[in-house]
Order: sequence, then structure tokens, then C-alpha cells
Amino acid sequence: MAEQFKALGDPTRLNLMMAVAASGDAEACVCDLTPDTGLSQSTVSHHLKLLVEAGLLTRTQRGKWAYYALTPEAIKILK
Amino acid sequence: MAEQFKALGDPTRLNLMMAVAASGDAEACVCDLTPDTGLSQSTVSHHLKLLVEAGLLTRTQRGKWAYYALTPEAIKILK
DNA sequence: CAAATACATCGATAGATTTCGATATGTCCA
DNA sequence: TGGACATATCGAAATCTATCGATGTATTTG
Repeated sequence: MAEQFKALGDPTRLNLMMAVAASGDAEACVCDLTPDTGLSQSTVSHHLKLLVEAGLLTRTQRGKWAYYALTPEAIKILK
Repeated sequence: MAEQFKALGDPTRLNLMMAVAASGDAEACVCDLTPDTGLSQSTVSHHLKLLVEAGLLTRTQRGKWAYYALTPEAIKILK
């Protein structure tokens, strides 16, 4: 539980979560998410990984793209 | 908002929050909270300060003791 | 007033986190 | 197959965090 709060405790990651939540179909690929952060692609990828590990995002690969979506757990916490 | 999640994202601090919530009258002094953590008094004091700064605990001095209690905000997040 | 108690602050240090650029992996298309 | 694109991983540097012991500040008590 602390791990989830910790994951949400970084402004960049919280913004990523909000961006995913605000996306159409509530999922987004790295290429959509990266520009807004002002960070490098590798850094965004790293943060997304942490969010997945914390059980707050799911990752689905479709073709070239990796789509991230909120988990029920994340929705519960952020609501 | 990230600041609050960040504050809750440390196991020690999350345990402190739970301990306060579980205390009689939902408030506790440092002397009550310190033993369970296995940490030094100065470290616990430091963590409590962060929680207050994050708006998750209030601090009330009564005589020698400082009593900490959950804020409405904290109750909302932890519920 | 002096000692004791409860807590906060300070300075230092070890370890964790964020970030990047470079590179690796995987997928699609010509 | 080869190149282009999307993403992940790696290694390193800078910054942040948790922790401690020592000390400072109030407050109560003798």
C-alpha cells in the first residue's frame, strides 16, 4: 500500500496517471504521454514501469505501441 | 496532491498514520508512537513533521506532549 | 532554581531516486 | 531483408531522503 502511494507521490507520475485517465478509452501510449512531461522518452518509460509494478497501470502491447491503462485499484485511490 | 501521496509513500510514515488512527481519541504523542517504529525519537519527530507539512496530521501541544491527529484530508485518502 | 522529561532541530552520512544519453529489443513496412 | 519507428534497458551523474547522535528548547516537577 505504501508502494502505491509512493508511486503516486512523484509529480511526474501523478501527471502521467491523470493523462492516462483523461485519454480516450482511458488508455494511452508512451508517444502520447511523453511530450507533455518535457522529459526524455526513456525517463517516461521508466516511470510507467514503476506505476505498473505498483499495480496502478496495466500495459498492453498492440503492434509497435504499448498502451497503458488505469487499474481498478488506481481508480479507487484517485477517485 | 503528489506531496500527500509522497508523504504516505514511506512505510514508516504510513505506519505512523495508522497508529494515530488507531489511538484512543485518534490522537497520539511522540512517546506513544516511537517505540513501535524501532527508530530514534528524532527520526520519528522528523517524519511527523513531514506529515503535518503535507496536511495529513495536525499537531497540538499540551503541556510537555505534542499530540498528533489525522486531518479530514487524511481520513478521506485513507478510507 | 535545578533536574528531568518530551520533543524539535542540526550536521553528517549512507542509500535511494530522478534523469539523461546511448544502446538494445521488438514491430511494421517497402 | 533492411530501415524506420516505438519502447525498454543500461550505466552514470546529480539530487534527494532516511537515519542517527548530539544538542537545543520548552515544560513540568522537586
